[in-house]
Parts: sequence; structure tokens; C-alpha cells
Amino acid sequence: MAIPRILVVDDDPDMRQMMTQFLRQNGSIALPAANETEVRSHIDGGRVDLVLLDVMLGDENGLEICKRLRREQDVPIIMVSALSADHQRMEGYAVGADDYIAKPFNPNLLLARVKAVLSRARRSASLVHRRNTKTFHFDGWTYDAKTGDVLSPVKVQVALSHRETALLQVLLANPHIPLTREEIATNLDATGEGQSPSEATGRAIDVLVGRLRNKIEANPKEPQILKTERGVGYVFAVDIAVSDT
Amino acid sequence: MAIPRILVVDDDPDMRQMMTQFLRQNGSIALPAANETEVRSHIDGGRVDLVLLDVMLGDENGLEICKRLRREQDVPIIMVSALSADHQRMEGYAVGADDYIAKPFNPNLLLARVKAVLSRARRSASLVHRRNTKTFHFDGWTYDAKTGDVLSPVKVQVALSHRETALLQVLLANPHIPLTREEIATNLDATGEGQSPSEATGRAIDVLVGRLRNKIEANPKEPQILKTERGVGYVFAVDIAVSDT
DNA sequence: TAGTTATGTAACAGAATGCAACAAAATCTA
DNA sequence: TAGATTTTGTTGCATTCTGTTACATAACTA
Repeated sequence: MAIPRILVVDDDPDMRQMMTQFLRQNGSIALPAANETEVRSHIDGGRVDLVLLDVMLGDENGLEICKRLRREQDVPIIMVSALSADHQRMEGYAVGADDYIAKPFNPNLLLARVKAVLSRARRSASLVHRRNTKTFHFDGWTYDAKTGDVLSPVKVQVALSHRETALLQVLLANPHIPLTREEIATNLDATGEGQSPSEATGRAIDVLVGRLRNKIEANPKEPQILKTERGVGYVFAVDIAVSDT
Repeated sequence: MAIPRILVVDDDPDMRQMMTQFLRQNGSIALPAANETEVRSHIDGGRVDLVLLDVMLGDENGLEICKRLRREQDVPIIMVSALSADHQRMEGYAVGADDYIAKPFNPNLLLARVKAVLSRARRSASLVHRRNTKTFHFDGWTYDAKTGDVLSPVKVQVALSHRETALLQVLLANPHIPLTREEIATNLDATGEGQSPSEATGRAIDVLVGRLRNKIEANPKEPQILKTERGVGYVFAVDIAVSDT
């Protein structure tokens, strides 16, 4: 599908900011909205693929908005709430939400849910569910994005940890582009394969890079694939071929 | 989803007429039934997405029918009753109804409830339309939702315990979606009987997952089907094909 | 060259997960 | 119904994963 357009509805500016930024970093178009009026103007104004709706909207009631939206439009809705009590969740479903997530949420979880709801919506529209079946080839190596398997040039399976896999994915998505540690960290948390409860601090990325090098570099001391850009960060420095299987 | 097929069960012809007409005007296929015999013939004869069940059915007892339906089929049920007393409502839930509405009801309210229950059923383990006798195929394996049989890639029967089967069902209903332990536990309890007696505590889900892995993973140490999402929970990580038999 | 800054990495610690062993509960059987 | 068997949750320990820290080394600057 085209780039998903996600409406972020929250009356707290900070939260709105945080969520829109996060979604944008992960390839979505995020549309912020603080109240029902802004929601309507967005929905009436253009395509919206998904609504992330806070339950508590100051004086307005997210549940009510959800109910109304559902009655009029057929846009998928994920309710977001600080209250994780089960009855809240139930209420969310009862008014027609497609999913429910409690604040504070794990960014991975949010992204996974967004993906899931979008793909579900897409599937019901097209009936055909094509998964991500790309395979990446670089410098003799193979990475199967579907299974997550990594094969060395001599066709030996190499086991990467979740975090290492996530790093590899980020790099594969940005070949020849030097990435700062911060960029890597942000995208790591987003990839959905790797987890980290909170933002990575300190030298975590350096260490992670080192670990990945130990697994995929012939000579980790002289990296050919994952090179250092002194003063900047790291680059994936070889060409990539992508095959659709 | 396709047009919902709703079974309207009421012994009063006027009320039946009114409800079926109303539902049809609102885009559903309404199937009238006056007693348990007619209910059975409809359910056995074709797909039914929701049952609107009157509590008072002349000499029969709606609650009993509800209980039986719940035990055999996994079709969503909304109880309808002229008695709005609280104990009645409670009884409705206790026998496994998904919702409860009191007569006389606001037609829009009925519609909202119907939609809510349908969408909830769609998203959660709605895979269990036993009557439809679906069979799931994944990674060489076969799971027959009707008989509960599980066949390995080499066509050997594998015996799963009730709990393991329930887990498999929850996973099959949510492929590629990382589920938290809490979500799994909730859905597990829901799949069995209408109640959720006690939240599974501790590491029960972990252990259960391990047990299922031992039965359906070629190499339980390196799960290909039921993968761990560190910090989140577990995912059913392979594609599923569903055949109607 | 000496000093400064950036990077590599081993060692450590805390957390998450896997799992065997046990116990309690449910189910079956004679 | 008593006893055997199966199922299922709990617990404790082992293992794996991942970020932090400390120090060594490399690169850069003046």
C-alpha cells in the first residue's frame, strides 16, 4: 500500500509530538490532532488509514468520538489510554475500536499493532495477503527478511540475537548512508524485531555494532561491511541485492 | 467481513418480525427462529455470525439454550429480555452471553451492540466457527478446528492437551501479531468457557509455550513457528492457509 | 610530540527467557 | 469411590541477551 496516513489524536502536546515523530521516523505520515474538530477536518480533508485515539481527551470523551467515527466512517481505530484496566479495554472494543493499547506503551508494541491493524484492513480490502518476502544479498551473505535467517558466504547459518537482527535491518534499509548512533537507536526501537524497554543510552550502539561485526565480518578488526564513520557513526558499506521470493 | 448473518430467536411473532425487518434494513441477513429446533437447523445448515436470543421463550428457557450453544458452538450471543433486573443481566453473562440488552430497546442501541460484538468476534479468536469446520495449514502442519486433530508434516497425529490446543487457537487467530503474555492468558481463558475464573499468574504462559513448542517445533531450541519477542511476548511467525472442508 | 577525543571491547550486572522438577488439580478407570 | 494417570501451574536455577562501565587503543589536533 502507499505510505500509511495515521491520525494521532491526543490532547497532550508532548505525547502528540512524541507519537507523531516516532511514526514519521518509521515511514508513516502522521497527522496530529488535539480534538474532535481537528479530527473531522483531517478525515474530511483527505485519506486517513488509521486513527490512534486517546481515550482521555480533556473535556471530550475519546470513546464517544470513537463511537461516532465508527458509525460514520469505516476507518480502523486503535484506542490509546493511560488506564489499562480490563473494563476500559472492553469499553474500547465495545465502541468499535480495532485494538487497544495502554500507556505507557512499548514503542515496538505500538508499531506492531499499527502494522497489524493496517495489514488486516488491507487484507480485508484486497483479500490477498502478501507478506514481506524479500531476501537481501550482500558480500556473499544472505538475509531472509521473512524467516530472519542469516546465511554466511559458505552457507552456514549464523544466529543473530534480536537486537543484532534489528541492527542489520536498519543498516540494510540505509546502505551507503552514514547513520548516527542516535538514528540507529531510534530505528532499532522501531524495527519491531528487536526490543528495548527504553531508549538506549551510552555506548550501547557501539557494543552492538561490535557484536554484529564479530558475527558477519571476516575480520572484525578490519570491517569491510559495517564501517565506522569517525565523528558520525556507522555505515553499511557494501552493495545490496534484493530478491523477491 | 461479509454481510453478517444474524439469527433472531424470539417466540413472539411480532417482535421477531420487527427485529428481523430492522436488521435487514441495516444491512444484515436476519434469520428468524422461534424455538431451539429452528435455532439448531439454522446453525447446522449454514454460517451464523451472531445470535440474538430472547431469554423468555415460552416453555423453553433462553438461558439454557444459550448455555448449550456456548458449549457446542462458539457463536457470539446477545441476550434479549423484557426483564432488566440486574440479576437477570448477571445470569445472562454467567451462561456465556457476549452482551445483554433489555426490552424495550432503542433500535440504535441494538445496532451498536450488534456491531460491537461482531467486531470483537472478528478480531479475537473468531477462528472457531466450528460449524464451518475450518482446517488450518502452516509450515506443513495441519490443525482441524472441528476435530481438534493436529497432524505433523509427516502426517503423524500429535496429541495436544486442552490448554495447548487453546494456545494454538489463539495464535492461529493472530498470525504475525506479537501477543503479550497477558493477552494470551486472557484469550486462553476466553476460548474455553465463557468465564475467566482466575488470571494465570507467574510464568504459566512461558511454560505452556514451551510445551507446545516441544510438540510442534522441529527443533524446540530454535523455534521457527512460535517465536519469542523479547520484552513483548510471543508471535506465531509463519503464514497460515485456511481451508473450508 | 603531547594532549585530546573517539572508538573497540572485555568484563560485569540486571533482566528476560527456557526448562526441569515438583505439586496441585482434573480426569480416567476399575 | 479409591487409586492411577494426565494435565497444568509454580518454583528455582541455568542460560541468553543486552546495556553499562572501565580501560586500551586509534585517530586527530595544535
